[in-house]
Amino acid sequence: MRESSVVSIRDVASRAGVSMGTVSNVLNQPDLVSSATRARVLAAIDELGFVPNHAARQLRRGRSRTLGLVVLDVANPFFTDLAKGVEDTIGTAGMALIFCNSDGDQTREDAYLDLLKEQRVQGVLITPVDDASARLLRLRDRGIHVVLLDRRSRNADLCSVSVDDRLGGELAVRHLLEAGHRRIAFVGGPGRLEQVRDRHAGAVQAMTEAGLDETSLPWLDTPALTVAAGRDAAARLLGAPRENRATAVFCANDLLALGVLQGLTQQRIRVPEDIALVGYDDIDFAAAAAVPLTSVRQPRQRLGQTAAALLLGEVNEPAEHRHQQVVFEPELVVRESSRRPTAQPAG
Amino acid sequence: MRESSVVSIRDVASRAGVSMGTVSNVLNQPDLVSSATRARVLAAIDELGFVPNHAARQLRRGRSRTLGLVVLDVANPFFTDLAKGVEDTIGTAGMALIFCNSDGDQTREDAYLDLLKEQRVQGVLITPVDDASARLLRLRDRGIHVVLLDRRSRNADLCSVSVDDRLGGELAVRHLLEAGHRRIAFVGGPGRLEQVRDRHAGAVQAMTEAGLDETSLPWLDTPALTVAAGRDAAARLLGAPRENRATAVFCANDLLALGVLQGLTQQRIRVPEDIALVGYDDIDFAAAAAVPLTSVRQPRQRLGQTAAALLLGEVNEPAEHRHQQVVFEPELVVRESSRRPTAQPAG
DNA sequence: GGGCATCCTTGACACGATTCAGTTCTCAGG
DNA sequence: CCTGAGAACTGAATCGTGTCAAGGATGCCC
Repeated sequence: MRESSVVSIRDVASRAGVSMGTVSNVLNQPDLVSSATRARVLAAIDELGFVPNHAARQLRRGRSRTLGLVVLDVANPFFTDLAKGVEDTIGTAGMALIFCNSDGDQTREDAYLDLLKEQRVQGVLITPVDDASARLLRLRDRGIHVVLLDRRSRNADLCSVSVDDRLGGELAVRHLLEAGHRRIAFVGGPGRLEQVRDRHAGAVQAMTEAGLDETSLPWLDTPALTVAAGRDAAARLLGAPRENRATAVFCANDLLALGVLQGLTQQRIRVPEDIALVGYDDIDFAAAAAVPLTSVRQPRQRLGQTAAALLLGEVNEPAEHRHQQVVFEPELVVRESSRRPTAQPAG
Repeated sequence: MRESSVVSIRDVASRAGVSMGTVSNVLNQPDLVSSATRARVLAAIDELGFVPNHAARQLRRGRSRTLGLVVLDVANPFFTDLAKGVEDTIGTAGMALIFCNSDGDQTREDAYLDLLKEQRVQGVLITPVDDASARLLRLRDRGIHVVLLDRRSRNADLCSVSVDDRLGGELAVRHLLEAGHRRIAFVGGPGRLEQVRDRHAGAVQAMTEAGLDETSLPWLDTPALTVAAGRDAAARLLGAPRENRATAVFCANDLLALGVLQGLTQQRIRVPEDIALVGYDDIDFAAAAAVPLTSVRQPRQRLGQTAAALLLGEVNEPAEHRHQQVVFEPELVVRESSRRPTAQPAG
């Protein structure tokens, strides 16, 4: 009984002895159809193995029941946790999700945005590679709603859900300062990522408050926020003459911090005795690291859920929707990697 | 100049002073159009900000340029690495990918497969929750090509790309046996996952070869392959009377192993001195763990690339395609977590 | 039995792109 | 000047579904 791949609403209609319109009603407005007819149609659908053609449906309706999610890095647990939050909220609302990974690459981001445009998705959740607000507003002009994810919108016209990255940077560095460190390396990049710039700005702020200037906070730039980039940064860190060397490192995310930790350990530098280490995101692996990692925690799943809820609201009732910029507060989680600091003369 | 959201091929045609057919040709068979006309049409497309409607195109063509990928757990780095391999291969072939996360849940898997059917994707890469071959063959009857991922097909009719999980289990346990362990706990589940059963079977095999029976390999069942489930398993492990306690633990994946490691450490059990630990997958975080984890390495990215290449072949030239079951070999990576074993009397 | 309201069902058109048979144009060759 | 071939373009039919005005059936009431 293997049905051919071309079972359309027409076949169902003729099998059930009704018109195509009635079949369509059974699918979309069952209340309009008598229960007897409905049962007959459903039986026919079952027997023929009919599956509605999404393309035709979408073409007719003019819109799809699909949303897009574009993240910076699928391999970063921060984003997969965030994606889970999104998926849960979207799924229960009966919408489908197209999950895209820009990998921090502008070209790929553009390609995926084009794909989403062609698919006529109703909305997009995105952590853009750089300040893409112009491009995103253009998406909106096409009727595609946009919510920024893990990125604060400067534009009051755009919903966004983010965590206060400046504050996060402040918390991290203030903690290291209190532990007596006076020379702290910032490891992060690329600089085009707003998260990186904001966390750095917060770090600078904390230094300034402590009466130190930026020369006490050297920035080790990385090409990506990955474990490999962290290992590399550790090597560069150790390349500096010992007397200039920072006694603590603040990393723009946990993957970098884990990489730095590996690099340091390999060179027999002890953490935290020789160099203290603070990461960012508090991914699950941070607590399980060789030296449990002090990190700045963000409400990952909640971030995703909130953003998805905002997007659903905007999609479903655009008229009543008021754009808002939700900002969560980060929280410092202190663990082994920054305890028992090296005592050092100030200045 | 904000274009309304309804720019169709018709608008482009009238702006460029040609027929709709010509615009279509510019998009799909540029060679059929004179270069002057082509330039005019492209200019019109640009000015109007026209983006082809994927739904209409697909409806007419009968097929989409889209593939689906269904994995067991996005939060597991093994699967995101695998996804990266898939994405690279698919992307360079100019196809789009819909990335789905079944989360080990049959219902969600079904929902996503329905979604992919409605989208009329050309093919699906899937790590099924259980033995879904019947359902998958039905997909194929609809003209949707299927390749199994990280799962060997028993059905010669289905392509699959996998790693020899039995062998992996053997390697892991044989290593522990050589180190002198005689009572080894297997932590893994749910049992419906073939990966879990195969790794267990390999473990049993190694025990048998060593003249031990299955009572020396107690199975601690877990509801999922996650860090949290691992922590929980550690608690149960320690609940057993000390004289019955296993001296080594083999986990069905690294997330579990990291969880077990956390649980043991919290109870002041030393790894590997008190209990040795071996994981599976060799995710990046395994090497960076509190105690660097011995693990069974799988060629993750290559797995994804190979599977994607097979699927592309099947999609593009179904006639010439011969189904094949590719099986990679796993490799044991020994690290701290299983070194310097507890010396124990055999038996 | 006629009038009327209610409830179901029908059938034709529309969505936007592709396809292909057919038309127009150009130009070389006789 | 005519013919034929080939290139370039046109226009209408088509894919599978949703929508909606209109039609049919049924039951109720006077």
